Amino acid sequence: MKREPQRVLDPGLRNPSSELETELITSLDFRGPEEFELGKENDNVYEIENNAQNKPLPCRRDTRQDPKKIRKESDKFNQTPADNELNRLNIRGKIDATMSTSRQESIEGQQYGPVPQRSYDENPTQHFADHHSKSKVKVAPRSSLQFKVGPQFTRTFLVRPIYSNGGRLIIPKIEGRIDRGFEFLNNEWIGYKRNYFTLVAAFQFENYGFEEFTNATYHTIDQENNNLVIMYFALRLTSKCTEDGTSISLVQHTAKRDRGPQFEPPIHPAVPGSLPTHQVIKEAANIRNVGKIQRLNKLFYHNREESLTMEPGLNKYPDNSIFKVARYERIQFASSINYRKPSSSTRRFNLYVELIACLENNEFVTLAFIETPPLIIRGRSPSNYPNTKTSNEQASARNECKQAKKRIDDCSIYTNTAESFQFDSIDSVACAFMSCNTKEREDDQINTFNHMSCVNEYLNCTNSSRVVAGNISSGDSMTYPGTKTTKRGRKRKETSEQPKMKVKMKLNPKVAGKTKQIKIAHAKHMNATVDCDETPKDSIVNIESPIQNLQLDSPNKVSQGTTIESEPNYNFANDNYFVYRNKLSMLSTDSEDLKKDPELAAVLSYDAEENMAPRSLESLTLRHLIKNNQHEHQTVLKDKDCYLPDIFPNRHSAEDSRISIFVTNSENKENLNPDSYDNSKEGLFMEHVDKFQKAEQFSEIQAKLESFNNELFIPSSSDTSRNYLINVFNSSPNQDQSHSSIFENELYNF
DNA sequence: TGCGACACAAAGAA
DNA sequence: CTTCTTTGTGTCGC
Repeated sequence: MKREPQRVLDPGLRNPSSELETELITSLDFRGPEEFELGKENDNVYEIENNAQNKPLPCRRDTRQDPKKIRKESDKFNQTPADNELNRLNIRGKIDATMSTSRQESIEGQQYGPVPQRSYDENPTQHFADHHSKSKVKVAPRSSLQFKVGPQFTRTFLVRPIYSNGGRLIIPKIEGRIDRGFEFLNNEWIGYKRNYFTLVAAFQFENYGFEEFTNATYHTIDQENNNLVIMYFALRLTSKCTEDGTSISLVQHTAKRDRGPQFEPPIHPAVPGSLPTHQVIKEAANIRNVGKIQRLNKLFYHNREESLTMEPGLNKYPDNSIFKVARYERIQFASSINYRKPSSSTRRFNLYVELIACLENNEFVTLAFIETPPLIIRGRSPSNYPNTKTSNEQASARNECKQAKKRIDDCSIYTNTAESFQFDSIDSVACAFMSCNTKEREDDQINTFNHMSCVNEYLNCTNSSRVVAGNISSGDSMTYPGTKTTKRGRKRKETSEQPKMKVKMKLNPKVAGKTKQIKIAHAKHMNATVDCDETPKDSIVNIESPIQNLQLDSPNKVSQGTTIESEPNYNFANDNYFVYRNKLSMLSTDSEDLKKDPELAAVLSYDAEENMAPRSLESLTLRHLIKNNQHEHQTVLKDKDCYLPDIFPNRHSAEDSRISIFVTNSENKENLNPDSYDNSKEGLFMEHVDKFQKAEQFSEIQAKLESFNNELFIPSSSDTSRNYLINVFNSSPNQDQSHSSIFENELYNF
């Protein structure tokens, strides 16, 4: 199966450790046209196809052919019947000699245009071993098992004839393969709307070497038999609805996904080439090593320097890259597609790889195409994913939440075990503050603050309770309109409205008895190191970096990816301690203070040049605060459990950092005493207390908060911190277990 | 409801 | 081994 020419490697070379390397070495050894001779090498290709059809799998489309529809489809490809007749005969002799095509179909094809050959040849090789299970098995996102060969394309259908300048009829053959994103379940090819698929395509000309290709010019003809000069050939990926033939948009992402651009799969100007193996595509995904990329490019791109630019077959190609293989990675169906018909039956889609020609007027015309069998694209409905609740169960859970919330509102003492409930009143607290702050804020550069700090401050002021704090999800955190979207942050939806804020209480049953990753980002350049005791295996590691006290280091080098084993019923409420760490503050990066600090100014300048968001959270603020023992505005950390200074943007390691690590466990509660945290310098909130107290809702909210009888649980609502129940300590001194433990256990059972 | 946005976490790349 | 990247998919809220 493997396309592996017998070739002696340079004795200086080690044996290739992967098929990718083999292919790269092979590719380097090839010289010019030899690679494209339809001789030995490509015979192998045909051999593969012949083998592949020994066990054709059934396909619905086989039995549902509709000549009228097919005629219509062919019209769309600008079919000229006479051309097609001619070409089909050629193709049949050369390419499809071994394919099982009925004669009748062939005649129809000659008369009306190409009849898509619907006998999709399922390749009964190892690649398909995974496809025969009845239900989808969950595979890790980066697992190499995500790569699997998808449905086979049809043979090549000709739409227009191609002639060389010698008047010779050229027969193209398109190859395509789906390498990721589709599986064969219950006799159907299934893809997921949210997941990427990968497709590669290439074309060759029958009996036509690469040298011949480059030495010729080409033309096709229009309906009136006028010659149309072909400037260059290209490959294009498109999709249509199987049922009605409507065009379906595809989108391509970069590896950055949400943070990067989205675009339609581009048209790739291409010269003849052959398809790399599935294994090569698999191993070539996401490589970053420059040398590897360069070697790989030899597989995918035509090297112009190696051929004379004035060769007639090549000199009209555009200046940018010419592809030997069109590789489409990270393709998805547009999010707007309807995967159901109004009748609620499932729509199906076909993918097409078209060989197209760019004419002198810069228009593209389709010369030939290959097509997948009908594909089912599963939408985002949880029912399409294993281990998800049905909509009934979800509705029931929602109902449960509502009831829980009501019970909380009705009770002065908190006894519930709700999964999730909401404090509208705290919303109001935050909104009220927000409103005051927005009206009267003087510094437009202040763009973030944490409304939880309002709550904290309020509670601190009134002594009614102590909230260990929490943060709010980035989606809910305040970003004033006009805040720039930057490299560092995710794209933010533009809106003229103030985001609404909510504080949600949420217990995460997944936490109990599970492991958790600690994430520490950007740790560097701190002042002193103190080793803590070796971390026992069954203990909990908390990471603390109160502003004044970044001083401990772990011998275990905790870093992102460090996994903490918890006791079976342990809950991560102890991660409350993180909250103190999270109560770091930030400065407006335009503040005068910051500008006066040369070191920080340098970092800011770097960020500005790189169009990055001010790195206030990661480094500037903390550093500055430590240095000057002051700060202006509060914010929260998001997405990471711990941010520590990263003064310079180069790589760093935990060794460089001085991370405060506490080893504690559920009995070691004193470590979690909020009193151990000096928050006397937190925030400028106190300056705003007056405004805050003027807020309309204030007294109402105050009453509501007090009605909780100092047993207020306010968890963080950031997804990271959502896992941590935000507890009020000392509220239930006689309890063996913290409230959170009870919740956790009951939820887990639930 | 379906979708945009954000988040988590697990495996790959270096 | 550590650090950083990529990507399937869980989740919230509109």
